[in-house]
Amino acid sequence: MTLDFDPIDEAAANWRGAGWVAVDAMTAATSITRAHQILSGRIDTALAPLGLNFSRFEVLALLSFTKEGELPLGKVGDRLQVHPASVTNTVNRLEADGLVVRKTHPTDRRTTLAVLTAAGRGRVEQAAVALAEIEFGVAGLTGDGRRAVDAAILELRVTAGDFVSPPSQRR
Amino acid sequence: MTLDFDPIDEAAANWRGAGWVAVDAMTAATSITRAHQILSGRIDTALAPLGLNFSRFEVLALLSFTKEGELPLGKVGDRLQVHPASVTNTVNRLEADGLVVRKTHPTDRRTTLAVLTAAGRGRVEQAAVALAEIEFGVAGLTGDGRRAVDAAILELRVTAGDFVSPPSQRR
DNA sequence: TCCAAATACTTTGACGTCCAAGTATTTGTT
DNA sequence: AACAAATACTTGGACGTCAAAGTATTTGGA
Repeated sequence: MTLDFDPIDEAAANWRGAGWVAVDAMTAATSITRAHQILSGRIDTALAPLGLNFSRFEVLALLSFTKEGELPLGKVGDRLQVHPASVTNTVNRLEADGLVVRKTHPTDRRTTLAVLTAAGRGRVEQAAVALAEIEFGVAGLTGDGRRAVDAAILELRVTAGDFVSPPSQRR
Repeated sequence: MTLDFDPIDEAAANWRGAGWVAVDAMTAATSITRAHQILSGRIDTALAPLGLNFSRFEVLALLSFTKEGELPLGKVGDRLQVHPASVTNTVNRLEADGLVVRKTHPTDRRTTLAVLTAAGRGRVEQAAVALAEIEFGVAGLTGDGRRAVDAAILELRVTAGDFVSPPSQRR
């Protein structure tokens, strides 16, 4: 399973050999893809004992930061930047597990609120601890590396139109 | 859809406010997750007119770099670091589209070779051009940013056991 | 030689994501 | 007041991924 060479390096050499262009872009894209694969695996493994995955955890965490522990499903999707159908699916699962409850918005009946239950609040605390223990899967990245990744990807997110105004300074 | 604040910055502030630790790890993990989402979307959009997605493209590209245009499915999985079942699935699709053909290994009948067809070779060239045009989705990342991402993620991949010996120097 | 273990791939099933279409409700105009 | 358009969420379908179990074949001893 473990190779004795860097597969991305190898790929870059092959691409150059074939005369293909944009090799540096290719390696960056491949690196990010592989990084996501690694993180996703580590994080899901850490959360599995709690019956969560990263998506479900993100929803719980987001709710836990609100005053009332509740948020319209649409807002959840906006903040987490996932498709409405995914929010529906994730909340279905959380609701089935008793970590969240759906409630109709008091003044806009189109809107559904996801409300954190007591069980959900407890679970998200446990999960936060579990994730901190594995450093969110980025063990292996130094502080410099993490900052470099954040800064570089910030450029990418801005060009993708994630948000408009310049972000506040990160220390 | 576009927010007027950086959702990752916002999340970091919330996490600190809740007294949760490993906030820098969380932001790095979230950045990588979001970056993957952006790249994946851009790349799949660029490849869709060619009937490909990134996985299928990667298989074709890998085959095109070999002398004979063929490789055992297991090797494909090792190089691209994907699950055997995913290789089966991807090759099924490529075969259905006539871009690849399965052939039994001449000396080991357990092994199946994926063989690039002439159509497959043509298609992968088109795809390489299409991807170069959109810079593999990393438009927005400067050269420095790309190098920073590569270098940082290299650390991560090493700790994940992707490969053992130190990689050759990237210039 | 024989046979258990390893290897290579496929199949099945559980999830997850997105898109497109459908339903319900509210908004904005005329 | 009436109604088209916008908004909010859900549903159904197409794909993709991984894990675990199943089938076929080869390997490596005893």
